[in-house]
Amino acid sequence: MSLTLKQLRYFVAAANQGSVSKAAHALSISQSAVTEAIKELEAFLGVQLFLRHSRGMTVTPEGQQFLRHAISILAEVTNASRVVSAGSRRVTGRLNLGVTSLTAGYVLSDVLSRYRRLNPDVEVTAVEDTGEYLEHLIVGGELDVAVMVTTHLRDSQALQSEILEVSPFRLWLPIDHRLNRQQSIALSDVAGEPLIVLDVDEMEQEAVKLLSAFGERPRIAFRTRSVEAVRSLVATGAGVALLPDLVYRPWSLEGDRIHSRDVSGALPVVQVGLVWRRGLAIPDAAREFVAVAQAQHDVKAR
Amino acid sequence: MSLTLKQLRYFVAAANQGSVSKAAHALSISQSAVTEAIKELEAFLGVQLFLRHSRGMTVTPEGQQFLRHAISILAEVTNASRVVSAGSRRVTGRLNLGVTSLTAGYVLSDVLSRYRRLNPDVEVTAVEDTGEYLEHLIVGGELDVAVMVTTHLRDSQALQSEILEVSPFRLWLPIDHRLNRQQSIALSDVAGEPLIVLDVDEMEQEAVKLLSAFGERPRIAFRTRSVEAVRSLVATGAGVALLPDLVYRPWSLEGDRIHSRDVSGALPVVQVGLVWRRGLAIPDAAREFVAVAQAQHDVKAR
DNA sequence: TACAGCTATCGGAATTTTCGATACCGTCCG
DNA sequence: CGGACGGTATCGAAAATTCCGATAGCTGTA
Repeated sequence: MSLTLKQLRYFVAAANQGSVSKAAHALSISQSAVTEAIKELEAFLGVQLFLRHSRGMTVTPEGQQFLRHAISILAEVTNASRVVSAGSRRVTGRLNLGVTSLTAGYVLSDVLSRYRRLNPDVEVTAVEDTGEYLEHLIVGGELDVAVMVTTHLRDSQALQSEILEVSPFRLWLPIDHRLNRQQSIALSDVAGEPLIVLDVDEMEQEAVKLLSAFGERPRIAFRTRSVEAVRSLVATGAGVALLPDLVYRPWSLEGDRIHSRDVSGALPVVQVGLVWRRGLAIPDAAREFVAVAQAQHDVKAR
Repeated sequence: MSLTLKQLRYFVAAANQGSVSKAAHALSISQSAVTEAIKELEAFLGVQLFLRHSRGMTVTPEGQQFLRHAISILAEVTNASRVVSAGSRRVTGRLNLGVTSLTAGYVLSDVLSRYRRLNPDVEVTAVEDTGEYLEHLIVGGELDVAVMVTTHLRDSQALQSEILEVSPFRLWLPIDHRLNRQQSIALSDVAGEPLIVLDVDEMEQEAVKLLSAFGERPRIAFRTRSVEAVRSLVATGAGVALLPDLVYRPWSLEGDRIHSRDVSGALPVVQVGLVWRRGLAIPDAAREFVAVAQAQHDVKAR
C-alpha cells in the first residue's frame, strides 16, 4: 500500500483528540476504521506514531514531526482545490503583513510559502515587531493583516481578529528529569525548579504569573529571546520551561530529546490569530491570506 | 467523494504523458481506471482539466494551474515520508545556494520553501547571478549547490550535475493570433513574426539561433529581463515568444490569456538542474537539498 | 473485584477500484 | 469513400479495500 489522504486525515484527528475513539466520533466513523488506518500508516512509514496507554494515545516525537507535515499537506490540498474551484481570477496587488518574533518562525513561514505559491503576483512585505506596535500599525492603516498573539489584544475596539490556533502552555523537561517519573505533574512541583524563560511576546510574564501564585517568585535561571536556545538549555538540564505547545519540537538543535508534559490543573492557553482593522473593506490580497491561513487551522481543528 | 492522492498521481501522469493510455501504461494499470479517476477529479473540482481530442489530451489553463499544486502536494508527501522513515537525525549547518534569475522564481522558490520546512535548522543563503559566475563560485568552493540551466555547462570537468527538469521550447501566442487557427505551426511560420525575447540565462541567444536558420535575422520587437513583461507583451499582441515551457503560465498579470503551442520539428530543450563540485564530499545540508529537489522531479517524471 | 474507558483484532458486509470488452469519435491513408 | 488506427468514454462484473459491529484484552479506579 501507499500513503493515502484518508490516513493523514485520521491521523491528524487522532493526534489532536488524543484518542482514537474521540477521533472516530468526531469523524462520525467507527473506531476500528481509525485504528486500522493508523496502523497502516505506521507500517508504511516504519515509524511508531503514537504511544498507546490506557487513557488514550499520545504522539511520539517522530509522530509530532510527521504531524506537521500531514497538516501541511492537508492544508495544501484544500487550498489547491479552493483556488481552482473558485472563479480563479488571479489576485494581484500588495500585501503588508505584520508578525511578532514568535509567530514569524512558527506560524507565518508555513502560511506564507503556501500563499506565495497560490498568489505569485501579490507583492508581499512583512515587518516584525512587538504586538503592541503591530496593533498601532494596523490601526494606522500601514498593515493589512498581522499574525500575532491575540490573547490580550489591546485595542479590540478598532480591531477584528480571527483565531488561527490555540496552544496550551505545557512544561518542557529534559528527558531524564526527575519529574518525568511522576504520573502527573502539578504546578507546585514546578515552582522550585530553575526556569528558562522566553523573552518574546509576553511569554515571560505569562510563565512568571503562573508560578507566582505559589508564594515565592520563581527562580529564573536563564532569559533568552531565542526559542532554540530555550530548547538547548532545557535539553542539557539547565532548567525547565513553561511555553505554549505551538513552539514545542521534540529535539533541540544538538539532537537532545525534550519532553513536553501536561501540568495538572488547566493552564491558560495562548491564542494566535490574524488581526486586521475593523470595518474597513479588506483588500483582496488580504482576504486571500486569511483564507489560506484558515485552511491550515481548519485542518488542525478537524 | 473527496480528493485522493491516487487521483493526483493519475492526473499528473496523464498530464505529462499527454494521454490517458500512455499514462495507464506507464502506471501499469488499465486505461479505464485512469479515465475514471480523472473524471472524478474533474467532478470534484468542478473544473475541466483536459481538452480531449483524437490524438490524446491537452491540459487546460485551469488544469495547468492545478497541475502545479498537484505536483507540489505529491512532492511534499514523498518528502514527508522520506524524512520520518529515514534515521531522521536532524541536519544542521549552512547551505550556500546559487540561482540564476530564471530559476530563482520558477524552480527554487518551491523547493526552497519545502526544504526550509524539512530542515529548519539549516541556515540558507542564496545568491543570484549569471550561470557563468555561479560555476565560478562553485569551483571556488563558495557555493554548495546551484540551481541553473545546465544545457551548456562550461566547466563540466570540475562540476557534477543532476537534471531536475527538461523543458522544451514552445511558442507563446496571444489567444486570437492567426497562427492559432493553424493545425500545426512550423518554425518558418514564426520567422516573420515580431519577437519578444527574454534577456536572461541565454534565452535570447537560443531563440534567435533557432529562428536565424530561416534566412534573415528575426525581428526583435522587445527585449526584456522580466518574464511577466514577456507575458503581458505577448498577451496584448505585441509579438510572439519562444521560451521553455518551464516559465509558461496561461495568464498574464493583467489576466489576459496566452497560448503555448508546440512547433513542429523538434525544438531544443532547456535542462534545469543542480550543479555542485565534482568529487568533493558534499555536506549533509547540500545532500538533503538535492534529495528534496529530486522528489519534486521524480513526481513530475512519473 | 467489578467496572469504565480505552485500543486491537476479526469476520463479514458495504463500498470503491479495477479490469476487460466494447462503443464511439476523429484522423490518416489507400 | 471506407477501413484501419489510435485515442477516450462507458458499462457490468470481479477484485480489493474499507468500514462496521462485536469482542477480546489491557489498565486504572471505585
